[in-house]
Amino acid sequence: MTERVVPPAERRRRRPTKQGVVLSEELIVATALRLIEEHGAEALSVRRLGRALGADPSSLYRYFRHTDDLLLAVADELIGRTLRDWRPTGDWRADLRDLGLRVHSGALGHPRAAVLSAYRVTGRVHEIQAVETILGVLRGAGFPDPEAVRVYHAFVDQALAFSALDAAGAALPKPARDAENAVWQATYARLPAGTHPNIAATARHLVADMRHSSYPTALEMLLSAAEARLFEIRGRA
Amino acid sequence: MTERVVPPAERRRRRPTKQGVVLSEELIVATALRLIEEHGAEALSVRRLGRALGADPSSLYRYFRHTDDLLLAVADELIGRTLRDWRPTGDWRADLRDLGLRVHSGALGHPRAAVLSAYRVTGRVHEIQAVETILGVLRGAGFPDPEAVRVYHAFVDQALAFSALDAAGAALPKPARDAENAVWQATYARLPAGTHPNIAATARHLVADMRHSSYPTALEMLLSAAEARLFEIRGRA
DNA sequence: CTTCACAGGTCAACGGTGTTGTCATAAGGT
DNA sequence: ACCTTATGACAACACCGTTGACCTGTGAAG
Repeated sequence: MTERVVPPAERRRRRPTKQGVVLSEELIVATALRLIEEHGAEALSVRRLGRALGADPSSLYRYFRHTDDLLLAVADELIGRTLRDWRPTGDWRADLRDLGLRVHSGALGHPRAAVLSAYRVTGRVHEIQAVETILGVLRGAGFPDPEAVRVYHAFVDQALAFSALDAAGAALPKPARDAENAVWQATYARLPAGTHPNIAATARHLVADMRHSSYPTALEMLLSAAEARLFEIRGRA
Repeated sequence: MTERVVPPAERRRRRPTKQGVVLSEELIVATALRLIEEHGAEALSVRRLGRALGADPSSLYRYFRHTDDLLLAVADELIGRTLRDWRPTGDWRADLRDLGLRVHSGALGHPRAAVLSAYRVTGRVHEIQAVETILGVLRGAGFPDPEAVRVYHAFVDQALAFSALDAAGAALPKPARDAENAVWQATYARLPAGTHPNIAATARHLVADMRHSSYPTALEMLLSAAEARLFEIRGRA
């Protein structure tokens, strides 16, 4: 085997598969995404994807060097869909809040694909655009470059990490999800004050609070800390 | 096949394998951990574990219903090891920092088990103890109950979410991990200032910063925000 | 002691996975 | 109409988790 993957720009021969489908990177990614949403992340395999496309599994290796490449393309498509129509307002804190919440709720909308892709650095167009945008917001706000990068990194990783965490929860089968919720009522809310004074004292708040994602709180805290740091920097200048 | 897994308490027959090894839940978990440590996360498969133990792979199904069960047992062992010798110092911020970093580095040491277990609420002893401890630290610091619960939730989820995120990165097969690192040098560091001014301006910092986990930064920011909130509350009192 | 139920180790098989080397063919430029 | 070659198809490899049937040694009961 020589070189198998041909860059999209040079693809011209549009030869259909035996079942009459004309393959393309876009079609493959879209089908993979559909497969994940409909049958779960574990339903995505080269062979199943080939079957869903009406093509031999090995054909996919003409478009992606290996499964990992394909997953990165899927992840990037997700980023693109999430940020497609976002525009900055000029208020850096509001902008970052909005971006973070968008990513988070986008992930909850496609939980299984989100879990799969939140971990990866794709280096593809949509991701690059997101990086450029966020760095622009921070530098525009007055963060010096090293600080802007540090805050960028924490902000992005926090958004991705919470997205994956909450998406994984949302992707659980319903009975399992109910069971997890019940643990707080059935186990924690019933611990005696003698052995577990702090849980007993806060049980009421725990039961109420643990139902929701803590991402909004964590995001707000990160933004507050960033703002405090910004004041500090301005004060020194 | 009737019921395959017998609860440990009822195990009495200590029949050695063909190669003379006497199996036990403890031995299997310990060997699995060793395998992960020595040959990387991807080296853990039922078949390889069987080989390492000197037993037929199918023997393991007498002790664990499936691979997930085994990994949870490994994870539980990990939690135990992580919190075994931790003691509070009385300085709430230092205590929370230490706890967060411990959980995080514990997860990095055993990425595959960590990824699996970070998402689940177990309601088991170790978890309950951790909840009680952290709430105690926060209430002792002077956070009123609702605030203590909110900060607790954000703190714990952040620790788990970043642990899962970074553990997933560490669990990638080596070539994929190298590829991710290379993206920052090969792609981001070479974008022209014309189209991507913010990336171009900070490329040097990006390449340096993205190699490391952002959890320490994010954790510190969360603690700073919590402390600021605490001052605010005290000032009002 | 001997007996004997059965826990638990083994074997073989099933259906799945990613990946690759080789081959066949139709598309597109000439 | 021809020729090149991109690209799809096929078959094979080495792995994976899991299961049902089988066999054997253990440990307790008589």
